[in-house]
Amino acid sequence: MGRFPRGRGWRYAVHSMADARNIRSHLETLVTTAVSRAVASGELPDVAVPTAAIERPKDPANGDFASTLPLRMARGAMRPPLELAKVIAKHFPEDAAVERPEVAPPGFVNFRLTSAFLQAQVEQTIALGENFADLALGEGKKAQVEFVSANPTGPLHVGNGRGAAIGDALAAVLAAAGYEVEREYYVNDAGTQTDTFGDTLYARYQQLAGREVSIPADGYPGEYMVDLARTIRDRDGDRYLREPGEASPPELNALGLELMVAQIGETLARFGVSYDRWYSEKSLYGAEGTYEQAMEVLREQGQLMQREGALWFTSSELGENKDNVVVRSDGRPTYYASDIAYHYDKFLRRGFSLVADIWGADHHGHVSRLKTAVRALGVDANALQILLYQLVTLKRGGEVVRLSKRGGEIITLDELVEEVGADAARFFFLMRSPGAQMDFDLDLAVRQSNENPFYYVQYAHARLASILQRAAEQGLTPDGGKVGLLSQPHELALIREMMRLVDIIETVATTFEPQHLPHFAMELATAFHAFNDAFKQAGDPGLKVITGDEDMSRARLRLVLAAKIALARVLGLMGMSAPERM
RNA sequence: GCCCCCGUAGCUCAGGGGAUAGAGCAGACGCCUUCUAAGCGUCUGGCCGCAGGUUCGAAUCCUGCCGGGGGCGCCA
Repeated sequence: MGRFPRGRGWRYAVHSMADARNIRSHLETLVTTAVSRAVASGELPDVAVPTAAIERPKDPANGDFASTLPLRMARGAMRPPLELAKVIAKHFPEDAAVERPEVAPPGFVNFRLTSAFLQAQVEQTIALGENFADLALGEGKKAQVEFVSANPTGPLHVGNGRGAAIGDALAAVLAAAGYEVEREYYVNDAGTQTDTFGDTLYARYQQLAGREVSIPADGYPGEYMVDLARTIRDRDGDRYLREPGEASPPELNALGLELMVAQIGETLARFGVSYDRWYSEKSLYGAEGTYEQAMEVLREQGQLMQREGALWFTSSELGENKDNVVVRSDGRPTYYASDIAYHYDKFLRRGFSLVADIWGADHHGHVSRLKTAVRALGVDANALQILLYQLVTLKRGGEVVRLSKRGGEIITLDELVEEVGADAARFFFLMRSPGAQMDFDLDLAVRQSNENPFYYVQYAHARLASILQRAAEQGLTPDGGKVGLLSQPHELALIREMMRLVDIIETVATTFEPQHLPHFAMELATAFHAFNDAFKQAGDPGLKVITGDEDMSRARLRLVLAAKIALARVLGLMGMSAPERM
């Protein structure tokens, strides 16, 4: 640890030992070293020591990082925590990245990063470019994020947008964390709701042909079904018409689903989401025999049982509160059976080591069942992460609008994107933790669009771009800027903020809490705006980014470039654009 | 009846064992001869739903209660 004498080769020391990606573990090592040195010197009793417990103080006055180790080990060591903190600080090794620690009551050891370390992060950021803040957490393992997967029985509504924003951001973060990620949409093109959809479509189709029929009682009353029927009739005429009273033709059903899935795909594309694969539920029952193989595994486990004319998965033997039907008495498999087969395919066929299913909270009752089934297939329970998001309560003019495909009124995702824009909608969805119910007042969102926080973040990016643009017009570029010149408090504060993205990515990738992204984005934007306006406040033209001092200008342009990279990265992870000008 | 989520500033929400509880919007007052004022600064605003408990330390963990939402189908 103190192997590198001060004043010699700090660059080598910093680069070889610590950067933004491993500074925490670096600090842990230093604290552990300090403790063992103190024990060796007899100043600390040789007792069991908890982990170094490196935290980030809320108040920057308490440093960049802090250890609460003294508070945690006080009881075991039978010494006051403040005293332990002083001893640990005393034996803390010299290090290029960290200043001498400070001790604060009741027993914190506070660490401040050196200017040299912070300055080096600017170079690091520029060197990494669009890979800035990438982690190796996933070790290149295959991960899948399956999200939205709404029944193709109608257009996507606002609630689906929440799932889309969350799933897409999570996929991006997992990719940044080192997983090989695939985005997937599970198309429910089999099952009873699909049949009802077909019956509704055929009823509308017949109505257009002048027949007096009504849609099924449990059918889909939305106007879009009339539009869909009309589209098909305009294209193919009456060719799907059968004798009055006959059942709806399967070809019409299939065509309707195909068109609906295509429409959903276009909606999501407008929202900025694209999938690697659209997976057909029906294909589970095709030539590949996925369904049969999955059931065979359960049968081998002795977990299938014929009873009351149906086939049951004996999940109660595996800790569930009841058994569940996989094949109905009429011979048709349930949705549950499909999902078991689907996850058999995800894990055992395609070999994903991490699968994240993003579901609306109305699927809550299905979570435990599916996890149990997946475990019965021989898959590690932790490999399947099911993230539930609470449904969106939509308001228009303060009045609650119910979101239901079967009810009359729905607000579509297309309408939302048209009214408030994809970037704003995504930011809004991501800001809330998935588990929290959220109100979305459309009128308010539109009216306040110029004051929405996402503009604040994008505006920061545009200002950064603008500074680089202005400098370039004067022949000034970041090239050759010496980051060692960056020493103003607001310059270093900006670097400190940029560094946090590594923490954010790790947190989101391990806790599946995407709301940290927009919150961090706002804080980074704040750090930049404060940096930028500090020059104005000071009233000193020498403090601007672009000044008469060319060396200083180039150094600050390097910081501006790095900050732009960091901001663009977090905007990208959220699936938002990073405009060069606004 | 049982299970899950939520209750934090006027509003919408972060924080989910550590230091004086935060942001945006709303409200008050300042700041453009200046690389974008879609910005910055200062101020106002809180029994962190209630009551117990665990802990050196609880908005955070546990128990109970109150309030809001969701789930518990041979629907998906």
